[in-house]
Amino acid sequence: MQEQRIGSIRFQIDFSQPLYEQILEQIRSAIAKGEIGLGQKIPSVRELAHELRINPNTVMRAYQELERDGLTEKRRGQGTFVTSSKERVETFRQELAARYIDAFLSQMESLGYSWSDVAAYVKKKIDERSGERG
Amino acid sequence: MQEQRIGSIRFQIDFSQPLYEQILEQIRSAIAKGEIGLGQKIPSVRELAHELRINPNTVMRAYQELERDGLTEKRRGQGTFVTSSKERVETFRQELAARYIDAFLSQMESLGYSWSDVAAYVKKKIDERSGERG
DNA sequence: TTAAGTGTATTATATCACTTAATACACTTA
DNA sequence: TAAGTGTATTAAGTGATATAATACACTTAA
Repeated sequence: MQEQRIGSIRFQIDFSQPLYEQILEQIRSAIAKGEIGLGQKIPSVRELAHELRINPNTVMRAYQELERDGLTEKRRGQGTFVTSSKERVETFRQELAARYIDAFLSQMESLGYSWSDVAAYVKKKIDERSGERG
Repeated sequence: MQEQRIGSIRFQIDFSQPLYEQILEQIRSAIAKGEIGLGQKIPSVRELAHELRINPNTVMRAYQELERDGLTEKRRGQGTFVTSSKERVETFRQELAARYIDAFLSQMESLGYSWSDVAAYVKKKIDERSGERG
């Protein structure tokens, strides 16, 4: 499927992963990047389900996970909003980043790469990407 | 489940991932690290299934993937052996490492980390791990 | 008061990936 | 010939994912 904007959030849905995980990750990303401001409203369960043409229960599952992570708060009858706590977002961002790095280093370790090799390789790849976009 | 050795390969199986993927990754790791030498025999489908107490079909699936990656070769009636091509193993190792790094950088990008932040963060984490084991 | 829009819960159904099970066949080696 | 290889087939069960159809409690604005 192609990219789609609902509110200020970009969605790119395919079949490589569970739908609820993709929704979760993409909203989470928008919050972490500040593309949705603190305290701002995100689409309602029904609206997002309608726009993405998927079942409301599937959206619900993603929204429950966001709330469990402390990234959103619900207000009955009003909707779902990004947390107002800048600290909470920043903490979550760092925790997730730490998990990503640990998993990555474990993968490289499983291939027998030394730490100096990993450091050099990452630096090289980052330089390649820097050429593309700042 | 706890660690288990079959032949020269360490297996650590749990329920967090499909069984065939875990077998695939762990044999692949042993090959990449050189813990199983080039041309060396790996356990037969039936033997490994028996030792791990899982179905032979599940082991088969992992073995077919190893062969598709060019890491192993089968000899009818004899068994399955690690490829004799050092170059093939090294190429695969680099390709997989590249995939790991690209996926990792995409994850960090989705959290809004700048490349300089990523480089610094990885270096810090590597230093922490270096303290543990060279 | 009413209607529309919120999040939430429930029950049922369908599909698919994964795994097991039981066999059978072709080949190699001792 | 017997035992050990990889391989293929058919059948069945389980769990995660997703859909469908409702219903309820709450909030807001008309």
